[in-house]
Amino acid sequence: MENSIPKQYSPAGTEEKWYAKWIEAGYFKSEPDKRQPYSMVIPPPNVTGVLHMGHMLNNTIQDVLVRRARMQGLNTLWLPGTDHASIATEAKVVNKLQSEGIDKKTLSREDFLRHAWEWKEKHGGIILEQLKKLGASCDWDRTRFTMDDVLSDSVIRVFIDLYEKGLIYRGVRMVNWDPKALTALSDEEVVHKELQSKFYYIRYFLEDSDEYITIATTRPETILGDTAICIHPEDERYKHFIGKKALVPLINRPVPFILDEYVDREFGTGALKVTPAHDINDYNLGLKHNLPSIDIFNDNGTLSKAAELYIGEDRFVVREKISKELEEKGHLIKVEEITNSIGYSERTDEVIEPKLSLQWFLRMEEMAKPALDVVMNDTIQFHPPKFKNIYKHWMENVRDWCISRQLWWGHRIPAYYLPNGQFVVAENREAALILAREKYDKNLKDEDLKQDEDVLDTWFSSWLWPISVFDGINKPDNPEIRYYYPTNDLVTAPEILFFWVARMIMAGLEFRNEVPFKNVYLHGIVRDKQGRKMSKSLGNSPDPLALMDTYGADGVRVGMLLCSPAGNDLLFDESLCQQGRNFSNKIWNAFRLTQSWEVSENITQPGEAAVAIKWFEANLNKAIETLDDHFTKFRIADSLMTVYKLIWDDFCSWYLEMVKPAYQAPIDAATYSKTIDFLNKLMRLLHPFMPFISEEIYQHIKTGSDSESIAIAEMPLPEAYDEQIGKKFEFARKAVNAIRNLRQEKNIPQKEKIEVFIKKNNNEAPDTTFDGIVTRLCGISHLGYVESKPAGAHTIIIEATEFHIPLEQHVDIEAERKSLEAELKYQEGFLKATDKKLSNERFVNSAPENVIVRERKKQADAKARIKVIREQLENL
RNA sequence: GGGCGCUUAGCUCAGUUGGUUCAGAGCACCUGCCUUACAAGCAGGGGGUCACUAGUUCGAAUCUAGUAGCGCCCA
Repeated sequence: MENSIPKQYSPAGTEEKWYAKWIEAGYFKSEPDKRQPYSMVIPPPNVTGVLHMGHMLNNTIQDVLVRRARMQGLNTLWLPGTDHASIATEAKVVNKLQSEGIDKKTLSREDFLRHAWEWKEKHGGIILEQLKKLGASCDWDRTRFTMDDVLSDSVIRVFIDLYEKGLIYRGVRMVNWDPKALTALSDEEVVHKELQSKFYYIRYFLEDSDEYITIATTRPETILGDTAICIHPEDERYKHFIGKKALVPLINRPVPFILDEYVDREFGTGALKVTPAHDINDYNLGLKHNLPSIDIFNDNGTLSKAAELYIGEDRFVVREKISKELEEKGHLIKVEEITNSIGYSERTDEVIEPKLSLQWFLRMEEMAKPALDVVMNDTIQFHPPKFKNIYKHWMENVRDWCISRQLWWGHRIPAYYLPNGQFVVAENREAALILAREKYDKNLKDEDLKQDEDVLDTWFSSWLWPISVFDGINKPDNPEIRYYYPTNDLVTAPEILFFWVARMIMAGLEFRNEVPFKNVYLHGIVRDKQGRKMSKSLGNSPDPLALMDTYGADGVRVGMLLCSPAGNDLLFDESLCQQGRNFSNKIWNAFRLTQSWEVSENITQPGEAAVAIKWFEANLNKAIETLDDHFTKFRIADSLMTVYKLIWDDFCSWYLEMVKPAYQAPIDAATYSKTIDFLNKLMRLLHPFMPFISEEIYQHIKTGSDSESIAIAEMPLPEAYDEQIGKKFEFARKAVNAIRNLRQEKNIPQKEKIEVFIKKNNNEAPDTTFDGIVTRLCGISHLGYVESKPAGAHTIIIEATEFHIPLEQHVDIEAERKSLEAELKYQEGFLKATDKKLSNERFVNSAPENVIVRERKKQADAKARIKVIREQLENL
């Protein structure tokens, strides 16, 4: 081999080189123009985040979609960015300060935010740099951050708008309180875990009596906040307590008995202690029965003055202490083991404390309805559609969204309080003052106003993402939002279907009167081989950057895509990346082969090459059709597999073997140019999946009429093709396989040529289209047609055609007979089944015509074949 | 406890409207090959009662009901 192309493909240098070129040439940039747009916004990763396998999957899929759209000639924009992630970022900054000996509490809000911004500028957005390694074709000039001015203004404007529409309100509600982060969390930020807990049976004496009632609880410390005992109205056991009062142990607070069907008589003792301040169900009971609510916890999870005992001690310490004290004082009857579900903070892993607090809420009901409709009527399509059900269930049971967070990092709530507690909502201090003067008191001064200390939930900015990145809130008529909105596709995980997707739909309808995207592709969670979620603590997540170093970005992309059927979790296995790398190498070597050929203008094209070209052309076009179909259905893994097989099996294993010239012989120019043309098309089909290697090869083989880069080359469209040739090839392929099989069975070396005599039966005329190719691929010295079997030949039967191959080895008549008899038996069974079907009147009457025709054909084929086998047996 | 979904080859999964010799793909596995593009490879091969039971139908992996196991969401 004279060429210097290395035997193994090395992605490292190639990938960096092409990515830099693409950026330099600006292929990923987009500006509105006359073309049809294709736009997509990235699900903004957390600004503090680093690339993990979930991002790899998510962004690979997006890049596939976007690159394909770009090659289809659409004006493509994939807009990248990050979100500010209030809780996570604030926690990181607090920890960092702590490690420097700085306590957040000693800092002013302004000082803290300065640190936070500093941190963000220094460490934020690493993940975007990492995405470049993956090949992500984002328009980086348009990178957005949820706390950019434009996006922040949008958030404030939207808050004011919704407040003025009466959709945002401030209220006391039971929220999920994170005592470590000292903030409220939304329901979605709470993770429930099934745990073994203790179930304490506690004796409550009745007021002025020796009688008592036993109540079971998992949280004995909360008895200090009890304000009632609830029993079932029909529970005979406790009827005589009605109207009396029980005494809360240790503090002897008298509490009434209330009657409610809410109580499960079978559970525990059938009597329930009611702590309205610390349990959502108790809270509802409290509202219904007008009970006082005693909040016994401080914000940090220690007991408050209201608890009367153990003031200032942590809730879990108190649990131990109080159970001991209850036991000592004769109140504890027994302790059982129980499995119950406990809520933990997603961010801090702290046990959530249900807590009454004053928060801001967004009313959901009105917005949920239209957002549900557009999904149910397929204005927005979910892929796979099974998520419609889940979405519906959620949207029909939606609860108001708690949008305030007791943090500093984020968008500060634009509410300004007057000294008397009244407040106004306005975009800034000046506007607030004007408003407050108008509304309440002409004499108010600036220093009388105090802005709300809290910030908004991060999702309250990301729900605007597809709009605010185009400044569509502040300037609803600007050309960008008009051009790019609604976006086309959204690629995300079902985990955030409600957090984010549903709310973006609501925001889109509310603020633009139009859905934010047309398709939502939901991919699974990346798990390890054993099905466990990948996590830092398990250490079961491979480092994506190391993976790309080992297998190439192309290899890893293939690895991710191969195991990613839509909507299912994927069990990631590094061997899939290896498969991807091997595929790169296969492609590389096919390319290498073509480059090793000497091209001659002076030889004519062999007949086999012409047939091979015609066949591959048909196959290629058929595959393009299949590919297009997979894409319209968002079957990304299937579409990749289609290209994979087209290249590896059809192009490499068959086509190249068909046209390959003999060793050191030149190839004719016509075949060569057609082969390069095929390779060019294959690379273009491959490019969305494997952008780097396809570009590398494309650059070597492109001709004058091709684009300067494959990234902007045209995606091949299906062309008309010969449908018959595929069928003819199928027969030839069977023959080649059978002959190769025979060679292997009989141990005939490759170099030894064989003769093949074909006998057609059933009045079929020979079709010689592929004879030359079969001759070539099977090492045949002579291939001819005969009327009768030559003596001492081995026989292969394909459909109703006999292939006779004379060999020096003796034909093992017994073995031959056995295999023929087995085949005969199978065919007869098969024939019997078709006979039975066709003689069944009900089948003939009710089955569609094409099925019956097919059945008749099967019957005829089986008959012909049986005849041939019988003759063979007689000859033996 | 309520709702949704899943169960097809050793593994991960396709299988669209019930109908091709319908039981498939990739990987893994087995056999033989360092054949001049590629051992990160080539040529072959084995492997499944489509979870189970009953039903609908001329015909069921596919539709219906029940059972078992698993998963997810909600409470």
